[in-house]
Amino acid sequence: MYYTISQLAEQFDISTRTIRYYEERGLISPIRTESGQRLYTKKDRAVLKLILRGKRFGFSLEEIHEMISLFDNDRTGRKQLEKTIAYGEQKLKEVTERIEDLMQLKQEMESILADFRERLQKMEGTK
Amino acid sequence: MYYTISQLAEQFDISTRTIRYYEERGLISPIRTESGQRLYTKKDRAVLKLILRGKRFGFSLEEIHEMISLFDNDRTGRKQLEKTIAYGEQKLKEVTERIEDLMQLKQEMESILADFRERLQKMEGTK
DNA sequence: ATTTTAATTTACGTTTACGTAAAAGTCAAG
DNA sequence: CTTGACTTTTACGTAAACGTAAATTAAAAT
Repeated sequence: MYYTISQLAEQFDISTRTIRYYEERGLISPIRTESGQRLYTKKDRAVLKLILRGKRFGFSLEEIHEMISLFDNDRTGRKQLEKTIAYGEQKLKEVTERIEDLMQLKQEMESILADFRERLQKMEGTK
Repeated sequence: MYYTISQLAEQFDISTRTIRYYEERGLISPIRTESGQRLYTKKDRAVLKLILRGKRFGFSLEEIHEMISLFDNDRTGRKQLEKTIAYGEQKLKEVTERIEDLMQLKQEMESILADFRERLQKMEGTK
């Protein structure tokens, strides 16, 4: 039902310190046993996964924090909901731009590689 | 013909310190005037652009350094060329994975946004 | 020619994202 | 019940990527 901190650490191959640090920064909020030990739910696990993915994209923990609040805050008021949608659209745009940017990089890398392979071909011919 | 450091800094909206730091780390190598001032060519500018793009993708300066050496090192020997190609293929794979990862994130964000928009619709109905 | 603006090196400071160690309490196994 | 593995908080340490300030020199503008 619940995960301990070291179980999660092992699953994601990160340190317990890292997980506690994310908590310090307000990114994750496990419940506690009466004795004070942290217990993580499936949802907490999902949040952690989100954090790590965000990191791979080069987002700062601060940015990730904002993005997470998109998910779990119950945006009840209409105004709040509108603001959330606007923010989400903005982030979506950023992600889309990043994808395009990355695809361009991929193209460039492919053409450079093609060039190198060609050169190698010619060398094989001579030697 | 040449750019000064502050021209580049302005063009890319970064500090001159940042550019000098990249030089410290061996990522960029401008020529100098007799008095010691840095002069940047178009190629230097292109490298700087590459660096900044790499950063947006969350690559460290160290990784970017390696990737840059792909471009400007004249890999003359066959062995060298093979190594370079292998490294390039590896990096290309990483980039491809990142793109896929990002596209998945995009999908998730879109579905969350769709959900929010739906909620908003229902609220407009009642109020 | 002299201000003003820009550049250089040197060097210490700062933030982010953790690592690491210590001291103390807790849980699980034998 | 004790040993050992795990967890907690507190706190200092660290690497990366710059920021910032000082002292000096050079270039551009008036």
